[in-house]
Amino acid sequence: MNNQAGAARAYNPAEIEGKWYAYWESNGFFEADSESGKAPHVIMMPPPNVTGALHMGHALQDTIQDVLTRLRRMQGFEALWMPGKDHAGIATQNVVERHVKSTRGESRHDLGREDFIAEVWKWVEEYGGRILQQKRCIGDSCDWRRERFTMDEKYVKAVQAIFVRLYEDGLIYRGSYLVNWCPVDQTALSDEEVDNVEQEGHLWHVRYPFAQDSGYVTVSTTRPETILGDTAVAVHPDDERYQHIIGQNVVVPLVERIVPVIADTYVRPEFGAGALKITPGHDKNDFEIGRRHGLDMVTVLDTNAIVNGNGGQFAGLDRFEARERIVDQLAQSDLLDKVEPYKVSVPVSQRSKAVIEPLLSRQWFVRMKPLAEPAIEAVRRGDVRFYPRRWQNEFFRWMTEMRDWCISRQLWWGHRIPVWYHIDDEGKPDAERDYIVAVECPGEGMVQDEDVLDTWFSSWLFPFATLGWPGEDATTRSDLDFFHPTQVLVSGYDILFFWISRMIMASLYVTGEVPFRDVLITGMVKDRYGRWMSKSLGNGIDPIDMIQKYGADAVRYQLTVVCAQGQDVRLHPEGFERGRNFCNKIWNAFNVFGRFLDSNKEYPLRPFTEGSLVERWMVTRLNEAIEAINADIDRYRLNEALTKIHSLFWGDYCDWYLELIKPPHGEPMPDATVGLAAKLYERLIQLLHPFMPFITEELWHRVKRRGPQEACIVSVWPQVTGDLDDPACEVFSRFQDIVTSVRNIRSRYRISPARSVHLVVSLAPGSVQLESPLLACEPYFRRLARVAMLDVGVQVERPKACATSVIGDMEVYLPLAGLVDLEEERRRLTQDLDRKVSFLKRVQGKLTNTRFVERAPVAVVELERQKERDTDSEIRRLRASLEAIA
RNA sequence: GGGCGGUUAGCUCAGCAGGUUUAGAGCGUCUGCCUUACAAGCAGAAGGUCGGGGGUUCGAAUCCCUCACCGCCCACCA
Repeated sequence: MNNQAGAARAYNPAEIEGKWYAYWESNGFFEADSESGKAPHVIMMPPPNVTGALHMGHALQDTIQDVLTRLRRMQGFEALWMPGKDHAGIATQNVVERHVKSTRGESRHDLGREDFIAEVWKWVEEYGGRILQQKRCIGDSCDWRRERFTMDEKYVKAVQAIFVRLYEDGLIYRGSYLVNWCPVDQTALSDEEVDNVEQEGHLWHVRYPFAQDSGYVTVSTTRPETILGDTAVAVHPDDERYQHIIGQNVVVPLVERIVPVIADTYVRPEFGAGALKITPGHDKNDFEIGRRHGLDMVTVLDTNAIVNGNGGQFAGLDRFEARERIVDQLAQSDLLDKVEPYKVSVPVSQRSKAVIEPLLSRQWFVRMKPLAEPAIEAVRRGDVRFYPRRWQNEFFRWMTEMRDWCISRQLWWGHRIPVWYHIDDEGKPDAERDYIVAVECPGEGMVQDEDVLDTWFSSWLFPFATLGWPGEDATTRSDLDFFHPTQVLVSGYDILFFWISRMIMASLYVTGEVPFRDVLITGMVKDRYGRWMSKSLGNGIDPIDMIQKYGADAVRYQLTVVCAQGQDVRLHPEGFERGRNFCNKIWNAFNVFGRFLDSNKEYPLRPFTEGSLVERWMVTRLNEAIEAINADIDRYRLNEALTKIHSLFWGDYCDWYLELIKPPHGEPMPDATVGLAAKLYERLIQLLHPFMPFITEELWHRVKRRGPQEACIVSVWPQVTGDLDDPACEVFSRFQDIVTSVRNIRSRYRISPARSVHLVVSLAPGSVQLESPLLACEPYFRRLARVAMLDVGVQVERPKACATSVIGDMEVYLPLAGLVDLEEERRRLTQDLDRKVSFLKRVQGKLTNTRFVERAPVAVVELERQKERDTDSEIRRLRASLEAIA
């Protein structure tokens, strides 16, 4: 049946997408030039991990960034969308490590550092470009010439330069602190890389015997294995129960260490027995207390979280095994008072999911306060604006609470720390002697720090490092001057703290400017039940699959339309049908006038006022829409803008305009009609282009033969070109109301679309001026409602046996001898009447309220008065019609 | 323990700088159509006291308070 014919005519994205992407790229349309003389519009792409594959989150954020980039390009800006890849330290190291293990059964230690890094580079070169290749499928219009990698040569220089500068400014220091140690990845982590997970655990109450006297004090702990490292017991200084034991010594069970009882206000007397064991080597609070009281710091776990020599009989046991054994022994020795079930918050590595061990370790830190303060100020001044606004508060909260940033990582893959140590007798770096902070090796007998930097320590430079900073030549300098600060950053809230905040700090520190004016925070992609998409759940939707199935434009359409202000978005595969259907509509609409179109010919346009009613109406609709769409875009309401274009295209252009300009069977379409149809279609195509670039570029060239310089992608964004209150619109909107009402009646009485009807429109005396324009609509009525005979007049007498409908100050009569069901008519009219009467009551309620009339703006009151008059008139007409039936 | 978001039609969600909204869209449902651009379509219809309660206001889905669920983020309490 039609399916087959329909399928042949259906839009097939696969046929054209590749072609146009190559066309754009080869013509250099994505390239941005700092010398163009235009105003810049720059977006920095959040650089995806080199190891990554494209997921829906990227697809969503890229679509938004591309829409903004294409739009600004069309609006005459020098639009730069700066692409890049992130070396992603731990993630990449892990991936390559697994790869090496599985392909040749070797660990990275088998290879050694140098060879392993060579492997990583090989891997990056082979697979690293994949994600950016996938991004091309979505249509990303990035300036690929500028593509950067956070480990490329220039970038390395930038990272080293800022390290040295921060160090010289006293903002980077080396220190021994308890850091978040991941025993699986064998590295320190920043606080942001650690999640706290609530788990069912236990609270063990343990007796610590006094060293001199008999008796004991009971302490409570959730981590009995840390007993091995206890160096004090603390009580609250005001706790009367314990005044007498402060200063006494107790014996730490199992290790028999004699430790003092100290007083510290940190202890909460009401918790457990009110006494706290102190393990400065394995607990951040205890560490602080230890420092206050000058306590010994005993480390009992090694970097694998295995009990070390300080653990006596437990040495060699894993921390959790040790815990069990220790509890057993305590119980046997009658030192275990009791055990309670207890909810504990366990720190876990975001990446490896391993339980983090606070471990005393020498690391490099960035002093955050001096960097945070200018950033907070900048946001407070409004130099950076968050959309939606609420994220600003999240930003402030984090910036004020933030602690110093541990930036050294015990990994192989990453930026080496530019610090140099003297070599000791064994040829190893001597961390105890003076070190030198420098980009180049400062001289003989010096060796570079083994550690690398946190990945984010390079990403936070992205906005200026990719534009040429530190800049050794004139070209790069002018790029930085011209393109920085950028206009808008589009990202999810998941990296607000990791990246967005830090970029603001870095740019202000280095350039004195904010990195971007606006921050558009998108929601996160979820599955149809609102769950995160994850590999383990297997609920992810592959954007590439969706693009192959529905087309890139369809995917972009759906992602844009579904993405409201910062709200998480739920996706399911069938949802993309909506975009596909729209593409198909756009595709087929072209044929209506395209059949008559000669794409080599110029079609001169008639002056606006000489156009037909529907043409004037459509032009005005377009102008109204452009205005509204621009307003939406300026507020980053892309979903609303696209919905408006959708409804303009489908609801107005296709359903009314095209339907009315279609010539009867076999007849040609006049040139003037073709010309305007094509012109309007072009405007719609342009409005759609930022959102759906492929199909629009294809059709743009079908409408008219054009050279590359006239491509849709570089065409000028549509302007409002006329008056927004054309009188034709009033007539046309009446016409639409009447048509709808006739169709309604036809449907109610099951009148076949093939059957013609006689239509009578009765106008109120006040609307005489509509009489002849509506009569002139006869061909329109014939086409859209199969009206064979039309009567329009003022207060026309109601024909016998007709269906009736009241719209405003008009009555619509459809004489239908033998078909009209009087009961049905009565029911309909009564229902209408009831509705109007209750509405009128509401309106009159307002108008009789003197406070409303006094206080509401005049325009609002006048509007209500108008409603009252209209409704009152409708009610009278409905009553009259009901009487006529009775 | 703090902070934030959500609760609107059967489903997924818009709308929330109070008044042209007598609350919209897509999907789904129902009715009728293969009307030569499109059945991935056309026409029509049904369906919501905008989570509960209170308040501010001439006027509240929209602002304030409160309660109830659902979700997220942050936090050093053994």
